[in-house]
Amino acid sequence: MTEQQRRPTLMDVARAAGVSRALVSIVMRGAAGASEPTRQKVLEAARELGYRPDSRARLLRSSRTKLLGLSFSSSQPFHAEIVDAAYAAASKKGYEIVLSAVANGRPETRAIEALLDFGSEALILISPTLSSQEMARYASQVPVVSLLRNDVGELVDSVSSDDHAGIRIAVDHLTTLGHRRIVHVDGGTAVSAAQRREAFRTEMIRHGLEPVTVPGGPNEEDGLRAGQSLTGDVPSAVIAFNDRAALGVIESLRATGLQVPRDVSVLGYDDSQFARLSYVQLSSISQDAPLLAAAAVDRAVDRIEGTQPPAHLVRTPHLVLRKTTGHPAPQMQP
Amino acid sequence: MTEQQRRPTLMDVARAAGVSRALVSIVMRGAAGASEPTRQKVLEAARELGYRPDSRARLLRSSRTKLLGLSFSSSQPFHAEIVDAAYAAASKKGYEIVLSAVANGRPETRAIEALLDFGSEALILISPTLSSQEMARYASQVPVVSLLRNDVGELVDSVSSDDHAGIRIAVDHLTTLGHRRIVHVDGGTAVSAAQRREAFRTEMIRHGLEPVTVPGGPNEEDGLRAGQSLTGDVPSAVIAFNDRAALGVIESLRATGLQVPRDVSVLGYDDSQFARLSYVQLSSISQDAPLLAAAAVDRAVDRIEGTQPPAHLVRTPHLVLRKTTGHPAPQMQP
DNA sequence: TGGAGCGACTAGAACGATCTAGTCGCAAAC
DNA sequence: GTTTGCGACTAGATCGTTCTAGTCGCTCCA
Repeated sequence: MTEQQRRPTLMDVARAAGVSRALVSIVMRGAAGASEPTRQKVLEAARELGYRPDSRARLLRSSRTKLLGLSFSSSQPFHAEIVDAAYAAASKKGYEIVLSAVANGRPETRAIEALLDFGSEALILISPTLSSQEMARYASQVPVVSLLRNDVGELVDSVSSDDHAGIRIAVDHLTTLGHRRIVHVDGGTAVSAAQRREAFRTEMIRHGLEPVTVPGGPNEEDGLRAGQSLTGDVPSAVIAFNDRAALGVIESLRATGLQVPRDVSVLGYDDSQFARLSYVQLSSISQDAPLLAAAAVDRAVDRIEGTQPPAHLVRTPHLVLRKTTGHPAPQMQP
Repeated sequence: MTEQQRRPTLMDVARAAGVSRALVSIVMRGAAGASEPTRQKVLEAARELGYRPDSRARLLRSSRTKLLGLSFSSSQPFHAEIVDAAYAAASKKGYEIVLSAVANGRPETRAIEALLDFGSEALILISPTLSSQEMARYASQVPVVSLLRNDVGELVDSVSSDDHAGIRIAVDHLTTLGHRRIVHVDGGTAVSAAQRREAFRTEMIRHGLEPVTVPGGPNEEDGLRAGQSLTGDVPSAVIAFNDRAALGVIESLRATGLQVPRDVSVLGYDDSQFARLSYVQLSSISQDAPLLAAAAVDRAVDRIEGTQPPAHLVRTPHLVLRKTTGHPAPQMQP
């Protein structure tokens, strides 16, 4: 086993190239102050030795780490999409992302402390569940950006999606198709559920329609149960809290012999991978993960590099039309 | 903005407690060599100042980092389950996990180098796509454990699931129920697909049955297509490459008016979150993510702390019985 | 009485980088 | 011919820890 070969340091490269450590440092981080010939010579020596700068030492010395800490929940597919996009956005800005998952038996505070220990210059927290006070405490150390949640107090940035606008788009879409009897299967106690429920009420009333809401939740089981509760008085369209609940609703309709969208239109929320499945083809309200991620990264970097105060950014979602919404079935009027 | 308050260091705590830096260091890492009264005094001072050790400095100085690097793919829900379990397993062993995602436009090598830069003492790679040579190169620097893939050469550890055994369990289960006409919807070019295909052939022949395989793939669309190709000659049971493909197969059967499991039994593979959904209730072969994760972490730690050579660990999967498999429908024999 | 042994504590050198404050030539300016 | 300025390069301090090699005071035992 040749495992114990110490990795080369600046000193080794310097010796090999016949210059000082400081000069190698200058070359390695592309700073000014080295002639082109020596620069090449140093680079060559570094390549030959397989030198890679030790980030710990580098970070220890320079106050800058160019690291953005990102906490996400390992059980949320939608978070994964954001992580994906955040990497791209960060590297475009010259930053690295360091991840920490909120998992079973690993609370959010633990994830955050790990990020701080690595020297993150800012934190991006996806759907944080901390109280505003706790977040403020972290915000006194580094800029904190809350993603997908905006009631986070004055000291924390937030990038979120306009729930009211999303529901408005949903209601407008369905009424334009001719639907009048629209039901909202809500998200129960989930984050954003209250906002969407309230928005639904407002928008339905605006259209002169009766806002009927049935209790639901954030996943398939909840949607299934909610759908079953509708069987006595089936509406012509359903707006679900999210895509997973929508799938449950569709399943329950199917079980009673109803077809989507022929008999009932169903609209999801999130435009997640589930919605895109070819056999589902769920029409959905998209929050656009890549856009949200990029916005959060931009905010974080701006806060790090600038002196601006925290801001609350709200993005407007949009409709992704697939195959679960259509004109209502012709039907007797009471 | 009170943002620029330097975080307290060992020195600050030492001054506050009236002792030397070294002693504070001893207390903070719980080492021997401090009396109980001073230990309390130091701890108190640290708590008061809100001291948190700077991991970069700590890691720089001590050769040990107690860090395990874990690379995963952000688009694979099954990987998320492993990440979850790995955190638990690592902290039980006194190690921390540092994550790096393989994402769109972020190749595996990039993810790995990030892990090394953070000072990972070992790498755990989930379903790595690197060549054996490339992995060997990394293995010369730190122990590398490949998870879910075992053809990785002599220098790399692997922890994988016994595909042959999994398929054997599947075939045995179905034949025991009385099925004779069993079809395998394979995984196409996906990792492990060839092994499972071959195992299916062997096992069916062992039972004196004809091994019929139809081309599939790793997700719903593939299953759907494969299912549609069966309509001329519907088997009594299907073993899908994985759960997502199984979902597609079920969908295609439904579309032709067939019921699961009354008319056709369908068995998935992975026992993923999809399989567990209440409206799916898919019987499946479980690879047991928590167990695999724990095994990988254990291997990594053993390699770091011991002098053992790399090993290839294989775990036997097991059947998780739900509601998509049952006795075959009574049927005319030709 | 004079070590030996031990527990509690400390000074100062690492670790591997960056940063500050230079030195050293050399050409242009006066 | 001295001064000035500038580009190229370097020595040494520094970041916040851990580690090594002590010192100091005390007890125990021959």
